[in-house]
Amino acid sequence: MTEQELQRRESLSKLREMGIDPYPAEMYEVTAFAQDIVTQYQEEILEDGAKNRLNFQSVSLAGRIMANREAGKALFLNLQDSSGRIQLYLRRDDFMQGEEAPLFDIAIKKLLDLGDYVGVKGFAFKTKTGEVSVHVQEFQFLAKSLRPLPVVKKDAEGNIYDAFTDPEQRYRMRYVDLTVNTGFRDIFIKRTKLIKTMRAYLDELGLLEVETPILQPIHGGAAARPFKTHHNTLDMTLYLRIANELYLKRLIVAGFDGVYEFAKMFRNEGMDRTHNPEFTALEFYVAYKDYNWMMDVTEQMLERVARAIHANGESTAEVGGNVINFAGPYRRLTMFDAIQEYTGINVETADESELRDYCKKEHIEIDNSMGKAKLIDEIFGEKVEKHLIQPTFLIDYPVEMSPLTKKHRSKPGLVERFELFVNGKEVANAYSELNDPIDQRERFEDQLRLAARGDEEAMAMDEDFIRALEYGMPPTAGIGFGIDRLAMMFTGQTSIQEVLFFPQMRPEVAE
RNA sequence: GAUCUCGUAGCUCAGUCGGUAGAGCACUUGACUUUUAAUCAAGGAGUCAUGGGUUCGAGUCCCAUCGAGAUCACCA
Repeated sequence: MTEQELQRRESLSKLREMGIDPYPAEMYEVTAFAQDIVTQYQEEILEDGAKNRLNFQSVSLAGRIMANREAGKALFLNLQDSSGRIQLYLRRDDFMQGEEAPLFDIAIKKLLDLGDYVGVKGFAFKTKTGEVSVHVQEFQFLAKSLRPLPVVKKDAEGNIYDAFTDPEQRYRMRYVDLTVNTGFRDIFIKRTKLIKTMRAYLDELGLLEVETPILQPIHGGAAARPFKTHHNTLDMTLYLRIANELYLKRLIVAGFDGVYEFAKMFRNEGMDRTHNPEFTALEFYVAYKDYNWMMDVTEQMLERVARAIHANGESTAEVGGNVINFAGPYRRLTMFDAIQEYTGINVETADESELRDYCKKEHIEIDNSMGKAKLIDEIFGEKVEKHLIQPTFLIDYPVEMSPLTKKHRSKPGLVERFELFVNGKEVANAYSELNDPIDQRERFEDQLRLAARGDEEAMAMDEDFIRALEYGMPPTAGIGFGIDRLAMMFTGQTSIQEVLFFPQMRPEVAE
């Protein structure tokens, strides 16, 4: 233990010796928040020069002590609660009556540490330097802090000193990060607002919020490697879901007109600043609709989210120097037109060898197993994706890449699918859902052939899902959003770790 | 997975050419009854990420390992 930790444990036992409980069980009544007092406190100067205080004359607040300035027999503390900070003013005279005398000199002045949770009662006033403060009349320990917090200081110009900046420590000890770097709380508040706004919108559309299994015997619905686990009683292998799509569609089969789920997904793949092993997706499916309808809905929903998140109701967000406008309508561009626009290649007429030559010329990595569809996907990823800054629907994909998507109503070889790109990154994936059970079985069989050739991410056959489709699924539009990536866009963050409270980390070396 | 950078006091960081470890804040003691990055005086605090190697001598040079960040690859 460090010197400071030992000192704090010493303070703790001294408090107990004085009969003060450092961790009282009783609830503490809070009647005011720091920020409200600071912004709403008012006083008037009377004719005789006296001050007439107009509000907050009897308040009770609670929080953490974040600064301590002793001034002789007075004491100035900064108290931080969920709303912000306020200065506390304590005078020994207020605590000197009779047997309470030691409380001030010993318990408060000596045994109070930065980071302690306390409750105070008193009245608001303005110090002679003009700071709204609380003159404390009653003081109580609520929870002793045994470890020193990083002390971040700010001067009058707003310059920050000794900020707690080490990303490793910030992510490992988010409780410390959010205590001393309170500005980061706003990211998470906005993240929640994003989800609540989407939920409200979907509820208005009349969709039903549902929950589907996280532990799945067959990992379907996406192309990704799963986490594998084992159920002891059933003695069977289960997978943490990589997607919930096939379950949500079973519910459309069941007769719900629309269902949605905010779902944690788990993918056993690399980690970087846009990938965490577990992440959140919103998926929703609506019967009797198609992907054109879904594009309209997406525009409306994202515009509403943008306006809800920004205090001024703006529909724009700034990410990495780009100002992105989420007000619809968004550009709708076919994948083939997009490639034509950014590379000059006519994918429709080009054959596989032409595409191969282009990739070699442009140093795009390919291998011999790739067919035309895969080559198109590679070219798109290398040459087009990064240009799609403003929200853009990329539509009509080759059928080979989309085993769960309905064939295009008029374009042979394509499917009715779109992905939404914002700031050069994919944030949503949607399609007119494949509801022809015979076609679906053939698509799964194609996937099995890919798996046999060594494609680790090919989908497995899901006989029960086929059975569900055989009973009949109405024409349906479905979509999945990457909530973490959306949260990044709406909060201007470039790392997924900044929008997750507890990003995955390698194990810490024991203290 | 590859490459590069980083890891020194609770926090933020210095540490020269290899010569037994420094600052500010925080902490301890004292002074000060309207201070506010409070101030003033004195003091304490370190397995220099871990393990090896070179050397008379390693925070510093070399190797390995662990952790983090960035870039790339992979992955919707």
